[in-house]
Amino acid sequence: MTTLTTVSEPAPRTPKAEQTRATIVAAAMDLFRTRGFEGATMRGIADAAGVSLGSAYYYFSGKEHLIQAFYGQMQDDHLSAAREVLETETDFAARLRGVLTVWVEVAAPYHEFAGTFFKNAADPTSPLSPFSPESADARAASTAIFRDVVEGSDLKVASSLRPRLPELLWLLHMGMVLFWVHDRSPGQERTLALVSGAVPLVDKLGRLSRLPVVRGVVNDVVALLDYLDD
Amino acid sequence: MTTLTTVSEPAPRTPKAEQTRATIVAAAMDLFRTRGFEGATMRGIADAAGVSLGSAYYYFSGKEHLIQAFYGQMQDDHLSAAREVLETETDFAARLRGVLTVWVEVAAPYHEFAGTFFKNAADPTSPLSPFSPESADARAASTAIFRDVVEGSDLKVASSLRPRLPELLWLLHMGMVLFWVHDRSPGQERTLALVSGAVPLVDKLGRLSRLPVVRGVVNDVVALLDYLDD
DNA sequence: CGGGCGAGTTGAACGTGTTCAGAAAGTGTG
DNA sequence: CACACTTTCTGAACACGTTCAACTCGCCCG
Repeated sequence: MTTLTTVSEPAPRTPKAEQTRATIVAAAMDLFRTRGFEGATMRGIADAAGVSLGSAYYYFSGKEHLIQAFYGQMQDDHLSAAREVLETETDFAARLRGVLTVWVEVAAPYHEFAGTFFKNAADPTSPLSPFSPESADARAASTAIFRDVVEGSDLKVASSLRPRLPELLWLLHMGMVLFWVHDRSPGQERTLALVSGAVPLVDKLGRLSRLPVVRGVVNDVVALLDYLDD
Repeated sequence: MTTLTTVSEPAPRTPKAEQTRATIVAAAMDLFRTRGFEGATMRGIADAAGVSLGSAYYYFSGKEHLIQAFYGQMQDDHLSAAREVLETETDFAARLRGVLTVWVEVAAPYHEFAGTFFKNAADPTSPLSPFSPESADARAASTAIFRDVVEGSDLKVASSLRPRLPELLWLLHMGMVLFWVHDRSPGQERTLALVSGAVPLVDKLGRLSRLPVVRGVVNDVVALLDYLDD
């Protein structure tokens, strides 16, 4: 499977160049992990990768672009881990819980410095924002996972809601990420508790959505989503 | 009424010092508005304020801390505008809608460059994050508004939910802000549409929360919130 | 052969946020 | 007034992200 790069760098021509890129990324990830995003300097990264400062900028147009390699890596890891879950589980709640839990596990090694990355989430001018056009591919790949979560399950929800569910679950995921970023508990257990608590709620809400009394509100929600999509 | 500073700078001793602080803030706001956060340099701000670079750092420990003045200003404006609404309206939906709409109006002049500010929202290491301990005061002041929205209204919700409602509405507010930051429509009309659409939904959901079928889920939500609060 | 071309590489240089040792101005105290 | 002490102020200096003109190297074409 090809890498889910969010914003594509100029495609490397030679294997040699590809190799150099990988070396720089590895050095960057290493320094990010040990020194944090701010603490890792471009000069340090270039040194660690055995290239000059200018070369680092030849391959990556800036420090932020090095993050995208990180994003892509994490997304790939999550996708393959999620697949394993989705191959074995059929119950909706178990599928959703599995996919979310697995994200927390995949992201765990980066928890300490992830905050400095996800800062960009709220910056509409940054191409790194998960809502930006440049992140459309990554977003699509992510919602595809949740589409799979829904479609491969036995979940019964109001018919109007069903097509919107993947997006909504992606949004839930984003909320979880925000919580996770601020979660200082050991092993991010509070985030795991949030998942354990929230998933059954979503499950119940899904079932409730078919009740006549509730269906009205649900349809309103869907209508609002439709409107906001243009 | 005293200013709702989020993180307090060392309290100024003399009126002269207070004056200098105000001059710097004014210069900063001006340059932020015209050149954006990144485009405005500390040297430029110091020059515009007629002080040296070092002096700017004497009064404000860094560029980010200048943002807090901005936050405080906006919060004050919102609070007084919200009060006007809350004095005239008694219907819950109208009160909520008014408070949220008024925020959009108050924030409108800063919309263009607000994104660079709200970046900090997702950064757990920044004291500027609305979830940080340093922002506790500002957060409390903000939730107080929503407490007022609830308490001054005729809203009937499940009893377990009621004490949690202000926090939840504050969270809704944060969500609206995130949407607003990414909203490029003229006059932020999409955000206003979101408010117009979401408020009746919240209203309906509140009423539904008293139904026996729904109350179970609502209690689960509240229990989860209780747990996450420690 | 050579000469041109483009990919890859380099470090000096620029503008930035921030720090800091010390100067200047103010404020009491004898 | 003289002296100490604190508050206020200053710009040079530092490390950083980023840019760029110049360089090297391998390769193809005439």
